[in-house]
Amino acid sequence: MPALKTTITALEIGKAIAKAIHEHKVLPGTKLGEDELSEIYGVSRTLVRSALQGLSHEQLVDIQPNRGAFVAKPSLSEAHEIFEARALLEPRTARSAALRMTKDAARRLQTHIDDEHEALAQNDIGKALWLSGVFHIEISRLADQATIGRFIESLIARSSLIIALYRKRDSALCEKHAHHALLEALSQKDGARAEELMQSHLVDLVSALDLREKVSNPTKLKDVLGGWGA
Amino acid sequence: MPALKTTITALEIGKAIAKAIHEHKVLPGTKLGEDELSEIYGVSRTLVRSALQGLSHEQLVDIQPNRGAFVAKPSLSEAHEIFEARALLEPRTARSAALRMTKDAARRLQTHIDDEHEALAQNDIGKALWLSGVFHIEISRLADQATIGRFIESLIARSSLIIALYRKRDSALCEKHAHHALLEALSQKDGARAEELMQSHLVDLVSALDLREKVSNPTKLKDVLGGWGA
DNA sequence: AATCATAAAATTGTATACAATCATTGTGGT
DNA sequence: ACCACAATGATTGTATACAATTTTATGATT
Repeated sequence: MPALKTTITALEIGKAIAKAIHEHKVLPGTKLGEDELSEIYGVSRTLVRSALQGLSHEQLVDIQPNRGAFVAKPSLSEAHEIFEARALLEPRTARSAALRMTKDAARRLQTHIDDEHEALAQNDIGKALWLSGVFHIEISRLADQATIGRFIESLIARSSLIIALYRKRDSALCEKHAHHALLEALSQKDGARAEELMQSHLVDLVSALDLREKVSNPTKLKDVLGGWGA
Repeated sequence: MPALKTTITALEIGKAIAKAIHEHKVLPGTKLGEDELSEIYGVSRTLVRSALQGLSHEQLVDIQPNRGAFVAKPSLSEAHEIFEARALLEPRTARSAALRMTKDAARRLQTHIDDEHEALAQNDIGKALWLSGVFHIEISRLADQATIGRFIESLIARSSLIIALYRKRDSALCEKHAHHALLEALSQKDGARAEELMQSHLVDLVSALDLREKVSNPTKLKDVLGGWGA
């Protein structure tokens, strides 16, 4: 058996936290205390802080001076921005990916989709969400454009926050066919179609969200909280 | 007079280093020693490391484990990627900016262009380069899309590394008129024209670069190095 | 003289210690 | 009962100390 690792890096801690966020195991607003995390990962606060700063750079966590790190809560306008950015980047990237598609890549994506279906079948929403994001990242990786790929990766991570905050009740998170259709187009090296499909897929994602301004009327707070002891 | 600051943050240190990189005061490959920097800024290595990690996240510096931080040296393929990404993001962003243009913004951009010309007149290439980048960033800021704006900002910073590494000899860094024409289009809220101009401006930038593969032929090394003692 | 092995110095990586700040609770006054 | 305010506890921010690694210097051997 392979020698088991004895050390953990700040980057790995960051990845672990990012995955937990992506899977909705920790929700937006959750405090990420340094002592707590250093306990969990068996390292000093130094590495934890390094990891948190990295996540803050990706805007996955919000570091408030002297107050600590919290899982970020993207505002409505940020949510709009993020999906606009995705709409700008991902369809083009899907097109490029189609042109570079290989048999091997097609097989990998297919098993990936199978995993997604299995996660959904087992009602493991978190895992399904994670896999769904990774699917998009894999496509961008195929396009062989690391720079844009990193942007997309960061946007997808933040998208999971938006889904946690703004998902419409009862909306399916993933129309089962979308990824399959995308794979189809990619496999056929049909760049134009892949671009179209990605675009409409993103539109579908947004349509599962409720991104209208909440006209929260603070004065009527009593109306909501009034009947507490009925 | 305003109370003068006594503290400096990691972020400020990072900004300072980033600016020096952007201005070509430190060239790609330069070692950024922690002790040296902590001496310069009068802080402990803790803050310096934090700053360097931030810059590493933006891929402005390359942190090699146990070896230290070096100003990044983007490869040719990275250089291509970065300008492809800019070509994807900036023209559209310029279009958006045009639609939101105000008199005030026009004035600010005009004075900015004046500053650029002055820097060039004084042969302060570094400052001119910096200002030229900031001009692009200002435009993206006008588009009121912080997310894409941050991407562009990061791309522009890295572009300065590419210019340092791959600029054609004798190539002007900035065609003086490009920014002026852009401002013209923006002021007239002519989105389509702003988009076009930005696109061609980026093409011009690339054309001032030598991004061909160096067909370095290791076997002929002697040919190059043979006549050393003539 | 060149090369390899080894030792010393310098530099980075991590943990810990201390300082500064914030949150909470408790107390006293109105 | 409510508010102001001070003391306490907990948490973050920064610096320093120590460990691990790399780099440089030194010297023996071929």
